[in-house]
Amino acid sequence: MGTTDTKTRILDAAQCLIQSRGINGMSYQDLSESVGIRKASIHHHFPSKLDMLNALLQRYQHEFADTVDAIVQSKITGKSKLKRYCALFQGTLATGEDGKTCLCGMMIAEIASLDDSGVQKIRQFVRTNTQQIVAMIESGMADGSLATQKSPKAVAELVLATLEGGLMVARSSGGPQQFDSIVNQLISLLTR
Amino acid sequence: MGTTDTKTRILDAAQCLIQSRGINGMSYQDLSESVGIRKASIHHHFPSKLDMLNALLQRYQHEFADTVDAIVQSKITGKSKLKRYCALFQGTLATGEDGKTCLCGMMIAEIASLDDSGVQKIRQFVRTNTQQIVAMIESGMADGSLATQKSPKAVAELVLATLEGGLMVARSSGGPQQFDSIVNQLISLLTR
DNA sequence: CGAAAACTACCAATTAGTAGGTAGAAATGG
DNA sequence: CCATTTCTACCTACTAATTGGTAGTTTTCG
Repeated sequence: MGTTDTKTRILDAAQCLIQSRGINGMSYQDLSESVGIRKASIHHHFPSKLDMLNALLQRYQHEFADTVDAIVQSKITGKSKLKRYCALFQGTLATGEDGKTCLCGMMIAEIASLDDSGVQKIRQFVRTNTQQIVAMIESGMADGSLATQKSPKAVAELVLATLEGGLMVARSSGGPQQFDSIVNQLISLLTR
Repeated sequence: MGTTDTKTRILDAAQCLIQSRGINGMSYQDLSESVGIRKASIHHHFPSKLDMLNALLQRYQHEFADTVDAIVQSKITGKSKLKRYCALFQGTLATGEDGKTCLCGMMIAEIASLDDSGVQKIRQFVRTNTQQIVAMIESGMADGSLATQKSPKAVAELVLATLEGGLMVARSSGGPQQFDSIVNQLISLLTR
């Protein structure tokens, strides 16, 4: 039927709640109410909260990496790739009533609440994204759409930091509009 | 002399705990153990947790603004001011065993756990910092140490976002070294 | 049937917060 | 000057609610 897999619905609800309230701001009780099944049933699918967080991180990480890979592989200028990449983050902020953050950005803030396996997944996310941004920058350097930089890796780290931080700052004050302004400024600095 | 005010010691402990674990990762019990007085005594100084968070935000905001003002007023190039400003954030990350974040950055992540008064203080922090960065940039444009930009405000927002995000990203993976690299790249982009 | 998925009904631990008491310093007032 | 009161800072001991998690039972469905 129209019913999505319960496990998926739980992860969806968890992701939404965490993106706006944080790991420790979301409880199994919240999930229960949000999904519409009892708390114990959530435990049936994800025995412990750490299990759930890890499953969530895994899903997010893979989905995100695939989406970005499609951008990296596409036949457009490096600058356009970078713009589309930034648009992914813009989408996150725009979605939902209150401003939401990158799941991984939020989890980094509360990284002390994760287990080793979770921390590793966060590191993997950062590593993968950095490499993918490097690929976009190199592509842009090759086609002339981005200004040549000595260290693409340092630029990539800067881009990721700016996007993660931009989500945070924008959600506290200026909203999507401010985030757009930050992104435009970033792209502009990398263009000349 | 040797004894610091208890209220101050509580705020110090709270700030340290929040910077590494987050608002919801710190309890009055944690504070009790950290400060060395009973939990009820913490309530004597700060009746509710929200009271404490607001007091903490107020203190942090004023201290930080004063420190930055001293930098803005100093007789050095705009670029040097910006470097010193970034160094404030670098100091935060280096302090403490585990990587700590900007108090406000952490609180933005968990902004849903604050009351209206707290949210306003966060907004004030962002606004003040942005204005102060604008002042540094304009100073740098005037003395030629920074490249002229159309919109100093947009650049300032980018700088703040990069620093806040840089703290997050660096604490998950590369540590102070990675943060330094990001800062250098940022300054470099604003120089040419 | 039989397994997966849901349920009811718990539990122990922790949470923020309260009630009420004590020791000592500071203010008050005859 | 001394006795009383008041205030501050802390304490022990509690509460009500919520937390993550478990045990065992029923429902659903291929």
